[in-house]
Amino acid sequence: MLTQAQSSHLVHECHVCEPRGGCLGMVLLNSEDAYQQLSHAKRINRKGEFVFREGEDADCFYVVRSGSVKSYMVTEDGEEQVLGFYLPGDVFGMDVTESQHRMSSTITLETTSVCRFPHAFLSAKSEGVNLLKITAEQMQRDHNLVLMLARKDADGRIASFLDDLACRYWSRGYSATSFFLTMSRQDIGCYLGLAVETVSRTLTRFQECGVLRVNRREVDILDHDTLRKIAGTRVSNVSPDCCKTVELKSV
Amino acid sequence: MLTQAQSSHLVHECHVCEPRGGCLGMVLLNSEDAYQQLSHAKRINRKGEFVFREGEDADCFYVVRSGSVKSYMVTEDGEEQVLGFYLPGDVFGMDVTESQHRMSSTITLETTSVCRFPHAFLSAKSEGVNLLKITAEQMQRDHNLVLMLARKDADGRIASFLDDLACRYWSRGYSATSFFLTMSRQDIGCYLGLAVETVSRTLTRFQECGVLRVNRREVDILDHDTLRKIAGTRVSNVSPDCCKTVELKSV
DNA sequence: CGATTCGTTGACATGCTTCAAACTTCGTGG
DNA sequence: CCACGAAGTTTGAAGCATGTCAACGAATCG
Repeated sequence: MLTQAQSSHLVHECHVCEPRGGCLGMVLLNSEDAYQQLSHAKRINRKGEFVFREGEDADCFYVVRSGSVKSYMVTEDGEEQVLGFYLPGDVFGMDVTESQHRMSSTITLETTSVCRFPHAFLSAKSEGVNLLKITAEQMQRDHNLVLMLARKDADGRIASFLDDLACRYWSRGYSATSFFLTMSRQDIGCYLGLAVETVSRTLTRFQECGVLRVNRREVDILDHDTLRKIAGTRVSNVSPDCCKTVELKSV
Repeated sequence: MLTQAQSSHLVHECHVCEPRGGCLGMVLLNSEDAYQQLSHAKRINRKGEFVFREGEDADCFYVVRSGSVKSYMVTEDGEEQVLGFYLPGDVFGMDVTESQHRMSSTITLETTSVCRFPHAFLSAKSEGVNLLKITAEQMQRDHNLVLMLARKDADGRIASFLDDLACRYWSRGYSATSFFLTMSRQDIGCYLGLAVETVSRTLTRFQECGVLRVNRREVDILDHDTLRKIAGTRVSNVSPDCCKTVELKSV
């Protein structure tokens, strides 16, 4: 298992966080003490395990160290609404109610290790500035999802979704053109407000158009330019220049 | 104008904030000094004026004192996406980018006065706990909107929208059964991801069913129970017991 | 190796958008 | 104060995208 390797070199373990603006542990925590405690707080989960459930007491938030998770809520009639997918380096578990309970559940999509950041460990200095930076990212995510759901058709949503994933993988040093989907079609549909069949059909159609190649959960983006055009409108700041290079590559 | 009356009694002016958990000025600011400065920071805007625009530098957030505002983003192709409506006591302007720029624009829907809360005035103590409480409300809002857009049809969205408004008016001491819409059909459609025509048609149909009476922007909810049923699933914590009394009234 | 979950494809129904037009309200300038 | 134009609202008709229902193939798991 990875546990052995991970517990040896603290600093090196944080390479996944660096592309996201430096290791959060170093940024948010002021004392070496706290950082030590933090390093012991990481957990490894197998696929399908809860990191936390809606309604539970919340005294921390998390960073994905490896693997991926999905955040979702369950409606009164048992329907699931996926709120987001989180990749290595992403912060999740920020959505806490006023009474410090979880607003949503988070479950692992594959074998995943996460880093716990107890609220109590936050240094006073970091709370104001940096906490806002983290919430900013979450709000931008939410706004982007709202924009997709309200204004885009199925093609636009799927294209946006894939483009977003590609950008996020790219920003972490992975390939932006070839990656695996860690979530099911069901999850994607739940996230984008589409039926599973629509997700499947749309992906097939994209493949027929030569925009991408898809086999089960394996995706290769062949024409990122066109994908972007289909995706249409993005929220201004959401994707900085991350995929501009990719765009140029395909020109 | 109201300016004269408003600048005289600081404490009494805050009655609009109290139903929302106490005047934010008293809660967030530690010094009397800061509170004095704050009181001078309120602004009155006429209908259709910007409180702030997307991309501007952000050094504060706001509370609606009277009137109402809408928050929205503009997509690359000029389309507008409304992100929320804010009533007296509501906090807005929390969605700030990492670089401290506005993520969205906010414009008044009627003659409106707002209270400025400069970030610099926040006391160190209040930043951690209370700031999170405020962001929690914002995130709950966002999640609820996502849920509506992803899972509900036009009827459900409109019903939810009206129910939400009714609850929020009720929590502020206004009638939950009779109120004015401060926003246009266009705005409602922009918010709920529906065409204006659909909004209009749905309202008309609700009236024909005897659920409500609507005349231009005047709304009377006749059968809140049925409205709730149509609205369907709500996010768990979003509406506490606020409208339970209303429910019972119509039983 | 069977059972179950996941993904794909087809046919059909329908809810919403789009386009078009009429009416009302409101603001502005004559 | 009235007239006019612009904006907001309502209603109808038609087209289409997406959901629903159903069936099948493929991969995964115990």
